[in-house]
Amino acid sequence: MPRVKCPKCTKEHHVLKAGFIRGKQRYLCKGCDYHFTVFKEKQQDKSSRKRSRQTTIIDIANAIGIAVSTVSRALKDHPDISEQTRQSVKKVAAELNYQPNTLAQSLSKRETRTIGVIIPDIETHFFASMLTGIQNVASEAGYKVMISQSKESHETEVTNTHAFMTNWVDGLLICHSKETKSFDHIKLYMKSGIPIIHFDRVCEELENSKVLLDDVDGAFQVTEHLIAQGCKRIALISGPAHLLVCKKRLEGYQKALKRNNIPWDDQLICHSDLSIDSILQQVDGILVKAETIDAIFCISDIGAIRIIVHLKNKGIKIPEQVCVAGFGNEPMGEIIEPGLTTFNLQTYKFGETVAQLFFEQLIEGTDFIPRTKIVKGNLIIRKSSSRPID
Amino acid sequence: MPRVKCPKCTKEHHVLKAGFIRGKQRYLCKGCDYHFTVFKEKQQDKSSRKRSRQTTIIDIANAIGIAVSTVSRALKDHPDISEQTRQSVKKVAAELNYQPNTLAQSLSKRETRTIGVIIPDIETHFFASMLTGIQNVASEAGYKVMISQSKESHETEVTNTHAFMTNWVDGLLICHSKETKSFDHIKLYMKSGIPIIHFDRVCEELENSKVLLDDVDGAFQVTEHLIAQGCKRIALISGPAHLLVCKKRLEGYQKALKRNNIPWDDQLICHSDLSIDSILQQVDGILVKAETIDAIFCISDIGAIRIIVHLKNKGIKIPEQVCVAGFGNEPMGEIIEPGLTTFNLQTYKFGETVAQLFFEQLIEGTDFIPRTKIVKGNLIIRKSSSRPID
DNA sequence: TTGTACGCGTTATCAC
DNA sequence: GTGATAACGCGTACAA
Repeated sequence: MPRVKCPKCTKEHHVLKAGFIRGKQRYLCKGCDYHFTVFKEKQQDKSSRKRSRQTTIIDIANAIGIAVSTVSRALKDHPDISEQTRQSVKKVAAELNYQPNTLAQSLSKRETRTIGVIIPDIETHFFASMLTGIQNVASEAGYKVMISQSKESHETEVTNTHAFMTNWVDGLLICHSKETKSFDHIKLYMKSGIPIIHFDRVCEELENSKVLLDDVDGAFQVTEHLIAQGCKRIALISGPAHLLVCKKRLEGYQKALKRNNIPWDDQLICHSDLSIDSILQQVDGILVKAETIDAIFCISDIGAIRIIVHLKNKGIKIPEQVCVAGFGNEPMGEIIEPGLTTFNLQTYKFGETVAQLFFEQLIEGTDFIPRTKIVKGNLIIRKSSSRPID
Repeated sequence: MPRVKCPKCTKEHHVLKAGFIRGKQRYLCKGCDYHFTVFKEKQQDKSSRKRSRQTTIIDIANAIGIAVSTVSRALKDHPDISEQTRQSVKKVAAELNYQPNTLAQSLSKRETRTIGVIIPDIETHFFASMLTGIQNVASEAGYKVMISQSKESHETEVTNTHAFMTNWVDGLLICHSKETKSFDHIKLYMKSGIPIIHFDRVCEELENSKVLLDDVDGAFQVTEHLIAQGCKRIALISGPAHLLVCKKRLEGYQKALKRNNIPWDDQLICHSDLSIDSILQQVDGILVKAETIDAIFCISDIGAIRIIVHLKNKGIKIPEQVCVAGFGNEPMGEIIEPGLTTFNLQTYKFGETVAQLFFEQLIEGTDFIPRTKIVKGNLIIRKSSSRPID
């Protein structure tokens, strides 16, 4: 009961709320049947910048003259509520253009139905595309997706992680920045009870669920294909050595060499920082160091594409002199000439898988078992590695 | 005062809250100096799926033995609080790993410090890139960004708009889907008091703030350049006629023709739906209808790039037989051969401008004056339109 | 300087 | 079936 005294009979225990008038609470004294509003002016102008008042379930309740709890139940089709009240509540709700307040719902239910996604860079087609997969699965389940990009900075990754957690996301899907070597920011929230899924660039030491690309097999297939074209000295342009992805792709490369009895040469392995400059620098280096190379396998399509341009500018013929292959099937690879041989990653499906794994863990509850999924890909052979049959 | 009776003296008005014991509220009866907790067991297991309990300011208050309001003020460096309490509060907060609950803050302050962005497609480089601009400006101001893509569907655009509003975003930045012709979903929220900024594909009938690309001048520059190369029959591959962007670019095209006294030919104007298939279909159509064309100006880079590939497959020489130009400076245009002449849009700056306009309106409050900003671009000339000097 | 009490909008748990 | 009311976590006007 509101702490309001009736200005007529001055009694407090007879006063009832009775709707809103011009944004102010209107009261009714049961004892003397006297309608009034509170007189004290709350400064309304100060909140002019803020959102104008939305209609709430309280408004609906007051309008009809029933309790808020009834309104709440009626709106969500609770079986206890009679058909009649349900109808009238919904009618009034529509009339007043009622929009439920998600914030209040989240606070009360202790869940936001929001999942946070952290990716290194949204401008990379791979991430943009997989986001679509995530969003589709999420929105089908009635979940929203918040996206943030670390721009490959460990610091922003950490900041974003905290931001998501203070915003009570119901789950975190993360692909670490290439700088990231410490995982304290993840460990901190491991016991928060929400599912944390790593994808692509994962962390080995953490016992979380993971979704991985088919890195080993992909690199294996690409290398095998290059060997099949007659290449024997295949340079590998990789990324930072500490990244698991790089290790895996190196592993696939190595596996293919072994299987085909091609001798291993340390000189052929280059570690870039995945930036274009660094990649081209490595290429130039290898052209000097080991000029007899007959193929370049770059761990990223974007790199491979720039390598093609670079080699063409140098007058090196592709694929006659040097075959080039990438990884990831970026759309550009289809446009460039010669077309880039690459490994297609099914980005959309990858995103879907990540989201699905999240929901699986959500259903299993706090005691889910972390597991790893791998999304298969397929080799795409284009001209950059298709040597004319002798 | 809690509605709890002391189990000893059975009086209600002497009971005070006195800290937490194992997650339960502990009470103290002032009258008989008797400590107790409420006995009824709340089932704790049911919420196992939900987020585990975070430490709140109440916990801090109880730990130190001060009021929550003091804690609240101490944490946000309110000048009223003594240095000593401030210190101890912050110390305990750190010890308990306190994270403020953004939800509760938002609910209480009636602002979420979140801005919603709706774009047609995140996989388009233009949008991905401008998002970075938006996010940088936003995060600098302490705002989060929520992104959703309509995937060019009017229906999802409407759904997403509602979702953002029920989530109480503090602002809405929107680029409409190409399907969108009705703007009721925007009008509905025009009086909600939050700034709504349109960008790129805007709506003429709405009196909102807008950020536009330099469409007229851009198309003018491109067309002028083509004319300078000696082209006289320039085909324009445009998008849906109802889109303002298309109208504007057509206007620029027209302006350039007029200035150079080149006769207008309706046959040269094609409206696609901006999909690749539709664009190439229009190109084929025009090659038949008006085979004498000497240039193609496609309103989108992605289209122009596919046109280049298409023409090359047909054995048409670029730029000798037909010059090609695009609009937008997508990264691919630099890679393709011949390099694509295009109009650079400064996507990053564009995003920044959109976000800045939002903040300007936020500061101005409810009675801001809608205004329009235009972000300039610049012509980039590449081989696809560089005819050898006769 | 610090504490009390209420509002924010909704859900859940009682009691009737 | 429906109503009253306590959470949910935080901010704050007002009281002390």
